[in-house]
Parts: sequence; C-alpha cells; structure tokens
Amino acid sequence: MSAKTPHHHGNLRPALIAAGITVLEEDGMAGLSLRKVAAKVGVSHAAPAHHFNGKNGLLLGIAAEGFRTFVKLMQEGRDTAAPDPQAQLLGLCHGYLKFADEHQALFQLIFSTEIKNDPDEDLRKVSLQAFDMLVDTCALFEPSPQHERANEVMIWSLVHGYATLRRFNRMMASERNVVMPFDLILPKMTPKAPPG
Amino acid sequence: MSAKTPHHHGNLRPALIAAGITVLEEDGMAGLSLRKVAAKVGVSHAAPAHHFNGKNGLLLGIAAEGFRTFVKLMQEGRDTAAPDPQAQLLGLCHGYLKFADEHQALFQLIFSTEIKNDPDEDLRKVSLQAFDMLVDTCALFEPSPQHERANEVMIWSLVHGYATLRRFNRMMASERNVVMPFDLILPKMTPKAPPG
DNA sequence: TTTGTATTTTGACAGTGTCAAGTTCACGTG
DNA sequence: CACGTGAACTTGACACTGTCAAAATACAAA
Repeated sequence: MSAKTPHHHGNLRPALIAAGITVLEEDGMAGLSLRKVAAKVGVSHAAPAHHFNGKNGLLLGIAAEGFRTFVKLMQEGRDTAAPDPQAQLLGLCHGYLKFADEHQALFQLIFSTEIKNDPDEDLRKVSLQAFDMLVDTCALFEPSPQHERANEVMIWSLVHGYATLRRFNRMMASERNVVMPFDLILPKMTPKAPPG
Repeated sequence: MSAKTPHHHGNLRPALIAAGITVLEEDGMAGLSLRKVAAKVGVSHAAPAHHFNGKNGLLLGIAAEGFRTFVKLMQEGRDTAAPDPQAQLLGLCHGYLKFADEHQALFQLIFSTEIKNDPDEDLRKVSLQAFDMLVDTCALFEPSPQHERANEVMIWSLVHGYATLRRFNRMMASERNVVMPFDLILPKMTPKAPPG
C-alpha cells in the first residue's frame, strides 16, 4: 500500500497514459506508438507494454481516461445550464459537442473499433457512466409512447451524428458547410415537471 | 488507350483496391498493409506505393470505392421503397444502415480522419454525391422554418449517429442493448406533395 | 531494331509491436 | 543485518511495416 517512488520512475501507468494522450492530441492516432510514449516519459522502449499488456492495453487506458473527461464535460454542461429539462438536455449536448471539438483524437478513439475491448472492467464502467448521464437527463422528459428508450436513442444518435458530421464536414472542407447551432435540430420533447 | 495486359500484371490499380477492401473486411484496419495487399495480388512489395503515392493514397482509393457502394446501397434503399416521401426517406436510411452493418471497416474508414484528404478530386466528388442523395431526398419535404438545411443536418445526424451507436453498443456488449427499429426515432416532417 | 517511357522489382533503411532474458530495486522474512 | 523473492524496468532480438532510390522489365512508337 505504500505509495513512495518504488523504482526507477515511480507510478508509470498514469504517466504513460498522460503522455499517450499528449502524443495523441499532437500527432493523432497514427503518430501514437509505445516507443514514443516511452521516450516521452523517459523509460525504456518496452516498459509500456509491460504495464498495459501491449499497445491495445494502452489504448484501453487512454480511452478510459478519455471517457472520464467526456463525462466531466457533459456534467459541466449540465451544471452551467438552467434547471429546466430543456436547458439541462441542451447543456449536456453542448458538453458532448465540446468534447468532440476539443479532443478530436480522443473522441475518435473512444468510439473506435480499433480497440479490442478485453474484459477491461474500468473502460466498460466509465463508458456506462457516460450513457447513464444521457439516460438521467432524458428521464426529465416524458418517455416516448412508442418505446421506452426512444428518447435516449434519438438524442444520442442526433448529438453523436452531429458531432461526427461537423468533423467530417470540416475535414472535407467543401464549400457546402452546413454546420449550424445544435439546438436548431433538437426535437421537441415534453418535460415531466413544468419548468416553473 | 489500349487495355491489353500491359506488364507483369496489368491494370494494377483497381486490383489493389479490390484486394485492399478484402483485407480490410477480413482483418480490419489494423491488418491492412501495403505489403499484404501486394502479396494478395501477386506483385512486389513496393508496387502499390507507386500506384497510389503511398499508403494514404491507397486508403483514399479504397475510401472512394467505399463511398460508391455507400451511394449504391442508399439508392437501392430508395428504389425498393414506395414513392411517397416518408417511404423514400426511410428507404434511404435503411440503405445507410445496411452499409454501416455490412461494411463496418469501410464505414469507419470513410468517416475517419486517419486519411489525409489530399486534392483527391475523386474522393471529394463521390462523397459529395452521397451528400447529394440525402439533400435530394430531404427536398421531398418542406424545409424547416428555422433553417433551410435543418432537415438535412438533422436526418444525417440521426442516421449516422444511430449507425455508430449500434456498432458501439454491440462492441461494448453490455446488457443494456437499446437498438430498436430506426423508423421509431425518425422525426415527423411534412412532405411537399401529398403522397397520393 | 532502337529509343523512350511507364511499370514493376530489388534492396536498403528507420520505425513499429512483441517477446525472452537479463538487471535492478524495494521489502519482508530468517 | 543478510537474504531471497517478486515486481518494475532494461536490453537485445525478431518479424513486420512504409518509404525511398536505383535497377530491371515490358510495351509503344519511330
């Protein structure tokens, strides 16, 4: 249980994840290598593989960390919004879009199939946390008469697709730039309790 | 202009793209390498790089081909649907989802930022073609009073997000599997001409 | 045939992930 | 205090990757 610097470096795991995120945001997914991360932290080239059981493990660790800031931004979006359901939902979505904008590589990574999701309980836990935020916010509204979860699926699909579309549109850099304020395409749902 | 087998192999470019797609759908993005594609076609390891100006070029070629079958499936979705606007839009979306389901790696590739979009005119052209299909189908409906393109953006966001969400949900394999028929979350829009 | 040009091959290089074997350190037990 | 014992890390090697320059090949035109 002692938490003093144990060996040459110390607690490598979090340092490697942090360095990995830095490399990812600087050089993108293609520039992320175990050896570069190792060099950035100042350890030998094979050290990361030992801690994460291969590159996939490092990606899992980075993705879990990415989900954490994802959840954090969505929470901040809600916290800074008015308490009525519509504003809460809009705030959540703004946090979602902020994450997609400011952490493009992480956003792509956490929704990527490049990672083989081993029984990494941490990642699954924090990803369900993100989904829970959405479910909780949608619970402020009347459920769709057609399907109990239709609201969640619709909102998540909308915001996720919109975030990806914006990225893609910017990437293609066509003259047809159709990005618009997100609340313009948010559907109307009836809140459970009147806003006051 | 002569199209006889010119050299050792012949028209390598399309063969390499086809092999690349095969490798991609079998081994995923991680297993796709220039050398493997070259071996599959039966040429030397450096031949692909010459035709595509590096790996990124091959990815551009594969992505363009992916967009073509993407457009094809959406077109088929419309063709096999009733002529009224709602059925046409639903058919288009079913083609969209079919592509995402049956060509997962391609779907991920064409919406990925891993590709540096050089002035590859072919890719941009065919990607705009896909967007046009959506615009044309949405043109069967009254435009949103708030913004001229709100319908397109909303529909594309919805269907794209839904496709990704399904993939992600399946990947995470949580007990919370919320996939449902897509038409349940399609918003109501008023068609321009009465269906008949 | 000769020339010319596009196509393909060959060989080399640095960088990658992974594995096996070694080294170094902290720590608990005698 | 000496001593192992095990975890953290290093070292060295291997196969594989993308890229490049130079050579060899094949076809078209003259």
